Amino acid sequence: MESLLLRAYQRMYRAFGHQHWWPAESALEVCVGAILTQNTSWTNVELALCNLRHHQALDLAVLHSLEPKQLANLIRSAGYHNVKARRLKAFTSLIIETFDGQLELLFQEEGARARALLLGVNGIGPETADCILLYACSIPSFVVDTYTKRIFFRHSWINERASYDEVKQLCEESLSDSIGPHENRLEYWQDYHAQIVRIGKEFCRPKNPRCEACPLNELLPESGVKLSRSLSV
DNA sequence: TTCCTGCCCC
DNA sequence: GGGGCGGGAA
Repeated sequence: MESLLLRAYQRMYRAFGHQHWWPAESALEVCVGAILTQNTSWTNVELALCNLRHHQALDLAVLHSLEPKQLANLIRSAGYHNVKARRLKAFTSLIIETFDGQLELLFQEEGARARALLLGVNGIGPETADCILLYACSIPSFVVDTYTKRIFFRHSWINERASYDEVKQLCEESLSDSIGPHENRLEYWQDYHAQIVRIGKEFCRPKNPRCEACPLNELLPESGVKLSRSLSV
């Protein structure tokens, strides 16, 4: 499996180049974006981020002070705006109450503790927490998402019902000994997830996957054979 | 119409 | 494990 996941990365990297993720101007923007993009396409999130910035609301204290209704209106384009407004404020509450409003103090926590703190926030689950850790805190924590599971399952690298933590552990253990073409593990894992997203959006789609043109095509269990399991996951 | 880098609550 | 949350783009 080690060489398999490594070879997968090499193929994606060759096809797409370094993705330079996460696209954001600040660590806070990464955190906000990670919450807003839950089950939501990124283009809709960008509209919301743009709107927040335009209202000088891409700021911890401002976000914290806004009325839930006001905040929901600002992020309306991201969908689930009422629940996400609540989640954003739950996140700002953590930073303000635990770290005196200094987001950088979260970055200095030990990885496991930072993750536990994030998971303690209502509305932040494992994927959102790992995105914040990996892309905002610069703490290596592999991100697993629906794309990861779908791609891995279709390639028979995981069981269909594999849990989040199982897939995460598989990736972290498999990729710990190599850093690909990068400087370090952090950059490697950041780019690995970005490449996965690229594959998931452009090739390994829910319906009508484009296996023939996919950079991972040769890593299919039976190369060249069209998978019957093109739906679900 | 479907789909989108989830998560919580029942 | 099932339902609810949701606007925007294809």
